Amino acid sequence: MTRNVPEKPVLEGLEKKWDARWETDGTFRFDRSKSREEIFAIDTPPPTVSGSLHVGHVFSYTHTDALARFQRMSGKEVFYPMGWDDNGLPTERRVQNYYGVRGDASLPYNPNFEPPSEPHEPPIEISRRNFIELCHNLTIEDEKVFENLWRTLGLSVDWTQTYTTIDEHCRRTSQRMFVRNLKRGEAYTQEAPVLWDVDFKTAVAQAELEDRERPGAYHRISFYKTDGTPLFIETTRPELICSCVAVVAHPDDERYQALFGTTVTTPLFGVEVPVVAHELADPGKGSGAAMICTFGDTTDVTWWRELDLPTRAVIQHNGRFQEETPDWIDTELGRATYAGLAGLYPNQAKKKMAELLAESGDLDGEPKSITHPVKFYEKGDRPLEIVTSRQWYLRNGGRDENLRGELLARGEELDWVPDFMGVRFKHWVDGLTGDWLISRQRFFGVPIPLWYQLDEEGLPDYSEPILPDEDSLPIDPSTETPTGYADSQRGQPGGFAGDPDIMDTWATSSLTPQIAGHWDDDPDLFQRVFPMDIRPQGHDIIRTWLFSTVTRSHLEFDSLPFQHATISGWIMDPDRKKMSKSKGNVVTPLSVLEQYGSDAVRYWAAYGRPGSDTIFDEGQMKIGRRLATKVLNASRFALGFGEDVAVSSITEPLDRSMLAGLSEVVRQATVAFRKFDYARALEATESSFWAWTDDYLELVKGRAYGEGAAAASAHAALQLALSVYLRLFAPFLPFVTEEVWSWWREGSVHRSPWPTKEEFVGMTGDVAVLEAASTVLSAVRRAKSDAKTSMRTEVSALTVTAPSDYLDSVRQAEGDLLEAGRGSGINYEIGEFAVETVLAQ
RNA sequence: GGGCGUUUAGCUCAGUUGGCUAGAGCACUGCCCUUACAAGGCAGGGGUCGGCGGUUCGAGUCCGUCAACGCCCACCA
Repeated sequence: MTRNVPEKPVLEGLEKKWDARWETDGTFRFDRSKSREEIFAIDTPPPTVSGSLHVGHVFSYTHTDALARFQRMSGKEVFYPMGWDDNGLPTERRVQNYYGVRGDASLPYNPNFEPPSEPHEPPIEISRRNFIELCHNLTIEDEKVFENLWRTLGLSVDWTQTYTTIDEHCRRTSQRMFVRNLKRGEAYTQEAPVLWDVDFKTAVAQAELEDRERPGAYHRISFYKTDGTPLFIETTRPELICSCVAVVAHPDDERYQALFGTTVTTPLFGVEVPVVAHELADPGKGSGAAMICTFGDTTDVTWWRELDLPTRAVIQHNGRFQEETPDWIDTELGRATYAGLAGLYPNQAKKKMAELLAESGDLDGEPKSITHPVKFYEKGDRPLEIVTSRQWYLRNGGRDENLRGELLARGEELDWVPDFMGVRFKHWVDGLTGDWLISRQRFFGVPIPLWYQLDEEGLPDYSEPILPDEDSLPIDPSTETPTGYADSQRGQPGGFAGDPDIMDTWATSSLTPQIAGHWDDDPDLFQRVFPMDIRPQGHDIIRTWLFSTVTRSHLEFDSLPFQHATISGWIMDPDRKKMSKSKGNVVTPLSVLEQYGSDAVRYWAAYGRPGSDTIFDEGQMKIGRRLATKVLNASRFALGFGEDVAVSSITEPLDRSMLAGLSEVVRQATVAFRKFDYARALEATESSFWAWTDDYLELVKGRAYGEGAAAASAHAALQLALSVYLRLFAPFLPFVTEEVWSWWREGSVHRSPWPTKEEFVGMTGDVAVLEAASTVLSAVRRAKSDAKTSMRTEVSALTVTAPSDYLDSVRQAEGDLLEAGRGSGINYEIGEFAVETVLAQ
């Protein structure tokens, strides 16, 4: 092929040029005719589209892309899909704020609804379906922006393999899998206390909790024994005294032995409650006796369940105390006290109760301020309450030791990169306290595909839900009618009701291998890509995405969903070290990509080791840009000598020495990539490349400009080395390598074979030659640098003193060395290593 | 309270089973327009490898312990 080397190559514009070209050529199109063994399948994380992508995304997706490109060049057909996670609360929140609307599952669908152009105040109440339509409209726009960013970054995704987690295919897959879980008894419904977010008005799962340190206060309060003497308990939640169902102490606690089996009376309400014993009561906390409420915290739930206590809940789903006085409060004082609490939020009721207790003399001393961890929904703003409600659960080992053991074994079976991330999985599974709560009282998600028969009084029968045909999925039970019923029977006694809930977003995300691999509608494709090769993801979602995916796959296929989990670290903002918060300019990925170029940003990202957190460092991007520029310039030199020369011309010892070293670099990079250690592969390649340009190119320059066999050897060696370097860099710097490749090669560098040692057979020599020549050259340069003179200064005498085999190495590169150093001859002396340079005046 | 990770030059980081005077880049200093490259090149200075104590002929590397930072988990009375 004729070489077409530009006079002044530049990096600008390469992203657009090559993205368009790769798209028209279908360079990264997945060839589904390949067998499972020939395929490398990636379970790409679907980014949440309602947020914005940040540099952390750029960071981790670059790692995966480098692995994908390596595998592709190594001969694998890479299955690299892209999904958009638009299902769930973040999108709902965005839509609520964007249009000023609220979803209400009880409202009918309005096909003529037009969203307001400005956020409406107060928010307009609309049906679930209308709300979902707005979610769709908004996310489509977000997805375009995301795809544009990924294309600019150069992800070698097959853009025909995309999905969104709310699309029909995902809903069908998710519902079908749920129905199968249900039929196998892995999903079940139960009315029980759940952690409840009072703002979002939904139940949340254990995996979505986080503890936050909050101020609180211990209130020391008197309860009354039958003889009228006080029994002190301490609580941070005095407002729940009205929900008290018992007082508990440790069974071995000497102080309370006589009280077990008796009753005490609550202050201000006069409700009689038993004194019970349980190991979880801590004799060291407070007075050693605690009140059990339904429900103040998760320990209350444990006590309530294990001690078979009654339920006396007052906090409603909206977070407020119920209006009517509960029937278990039957004293006049109690009714009066409750009237003061009705309709309040817990924090208001707490203040009120503290005042009342102080007035009545039931509060002993002042409340003691403390700071304690309180459970929050990770996306929520107020502490979670515990309310009783009917929910759907999926078995995940939290209540079944056998299943727990099986899932722990899956964690062992999985290859974790880096290794230590596996313990996070283990700890999470070990610490599960219940099954996976998958129903959410929200809107923009996959509906739970069930209906319930209504009895004569219109109450649903949850024991035998009406299941849809698998062929009819996806369905929305709030608008569709089950077989055998007329729509007019909806909500009528003797009729039916649709389940109003949706599934947890992870219930769908946990199926990404099934979704991307089209388990549901393309079994041929699925068997070619499943189980997938790698699952790249952050360590923060091991307990959610990774664990739930392993669980679903275990239940459905009795296998791992992927073989390797490649865990990426986080990007740390340098501002976190409070260096300069003043800047104020938020770093958006696109602006960084435009400023430094995608190759440069990828270079920075690729130095982040698997699993380790990395500081956002524009300095590294500058170096990446310099490297990309260097690739252009060095390539221009290497290709500046006319047509291709046969590699059999490589005869000069220096050239063969260089290739021997490069062969070793190829080996190191390949080994590193096979272990998913892209960073080490880049490091090996980069340091070799800089030495190549700094030393080899300088040494060979004079000879290359000449003619004859010695020049031909240089030309052939340069061209082989360049070909190898471009391919080694291709996973990291896809744009500049493709650009240079196009100057002199057909096809894409990204579909060319990964270099192997076979390419060097018969063309390598002794690595010591180039090493020795570089060392001597460096010494000559130092002499000129010390003399503060130009590198073009002639050397009048050069003496190299070294062991004899070292001198042999130098001799083999003598001609190149003299040209590069501007000398006329070398004196060789055997002895301790030294280079003596006499410069011409 | 339990666990995981990190701690190496001013900064960002390598250092793979313990083995030469501990490395890279940035920053810093000096020099050089050398026909691939001045948004460059060449050369140079700079570290008692978080502290303490062990094992060993030899420890940045192994063991113990402490500390700081980050993250995860934990029954919030």
